[in-house]
Amino acid sequence: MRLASVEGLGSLTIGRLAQELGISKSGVYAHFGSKTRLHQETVDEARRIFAREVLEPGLAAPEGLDRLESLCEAFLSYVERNVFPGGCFFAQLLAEFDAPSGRVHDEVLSDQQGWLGLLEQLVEAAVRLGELDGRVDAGQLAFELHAAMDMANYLTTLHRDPSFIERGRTAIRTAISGAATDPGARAGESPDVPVEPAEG
Amino acid sequence: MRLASVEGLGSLTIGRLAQELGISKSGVYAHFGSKTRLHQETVDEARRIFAREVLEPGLAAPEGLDRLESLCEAFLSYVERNVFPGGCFFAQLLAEFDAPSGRVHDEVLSDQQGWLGLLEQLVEAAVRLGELDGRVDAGQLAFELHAAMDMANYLTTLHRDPSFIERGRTAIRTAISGAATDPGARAGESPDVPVEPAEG
DNA sequence: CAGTAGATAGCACGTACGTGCTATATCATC
DNA sequence: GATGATATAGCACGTACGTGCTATCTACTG
Repeated sequence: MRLASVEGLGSLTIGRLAQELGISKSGVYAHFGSKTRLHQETVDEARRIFAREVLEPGLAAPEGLDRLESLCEAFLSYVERNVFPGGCFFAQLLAEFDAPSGRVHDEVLSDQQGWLGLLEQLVEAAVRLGELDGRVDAGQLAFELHAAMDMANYLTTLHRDPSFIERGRTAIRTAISGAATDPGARAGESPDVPVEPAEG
Repeated sequence: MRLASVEGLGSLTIGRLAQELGISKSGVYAHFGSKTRLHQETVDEARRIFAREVLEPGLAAPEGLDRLESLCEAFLSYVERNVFPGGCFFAQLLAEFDAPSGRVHDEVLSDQQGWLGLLEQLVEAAVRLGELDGRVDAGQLAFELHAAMDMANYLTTLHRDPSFIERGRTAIRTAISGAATDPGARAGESPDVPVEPAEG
């Protein structure tokens, strides 16, 4: 997973893994039986880790705006804590398998839809609870939150500069507070205009 | 470029290209002399096309908010028009070469910084002209615009559904109008809460 | 028609890969 | 200490790749 998150599943070959581990190709091969299964099990394990590190803690918060913010923060924290050294494992996979072919592509695509759908659901729940304005387009807000998180992951891993995580946090706050009912009702919210404490 | 934008530079091999063209490997090889040069010239040509299709028309607008919006729209249009069949060529490259090694990585990284820096400059110009609130953090707004455009490109090419371009447009409008001075001064702006005309 | 530059083919070589096979270690359990 | 499972090594095969070489074919120029 570490190798794949940095260099992509394409670089996760039997030979490369053997070399990395200092054993023979046969030694690796015997454990998986095929390259496909190596990839499959790697992705499955990464999914388990994502569930443990992001979904579980993120969805533990009470329903509504809390849960939405909690999930976003859980994702950013997961990137910030370098759970995978190459940033979000699935962002890497998605970019690598965006061409429409193969089983990995299909799975990753449905994961992506699931993630975006989850965000949308949480937005809708917050709307139902009256914490977000009823006029908000849930799909649109989910898009914007996803964009902020993805770009934070992207730039952080690309430039090895965790300060982009903070950009993501700010963008999420701005997007949510722009859609909140009665701005200012919740304490500690940022104003409409994104003003940073201080640059750098 | 078409092949690389869809499947990545890694799939753009001498042999694959020869097969795609229906000629021998030697036939392709003689034109470039090495795989490295094939890649180099492919990226260079893509850069020229990006300049012609995005930068040139985008920066033609008068300085200030007009130019900022024009550049964002030029990018979305470039994705929408399928200038490259695999979406934005450089988004693909960036994802593929995010691991820190090699010449392509370095070039692509500096392209990325240039793009983000350009957006930031345009925001600052709009601030100077009084069209955006002086309290906006230019880097932050550039981040959010970039995020919206990138996600639009991403989801559009992944799901082959151009409706995500419209999500991007809306996100850009929201971000900019949230940072504008005297909201409503410019005609045709959307309100603070993102309300879509109708879903789907 | 002769000459020449450019494009392409064919062939050979070394490398890395996935995969199947057999042989040998290592180690827990009886 | 014998048994058996597990892990690993070694070897062979076919495929795809980049690269260098020579030969041929095409098309333009004189």
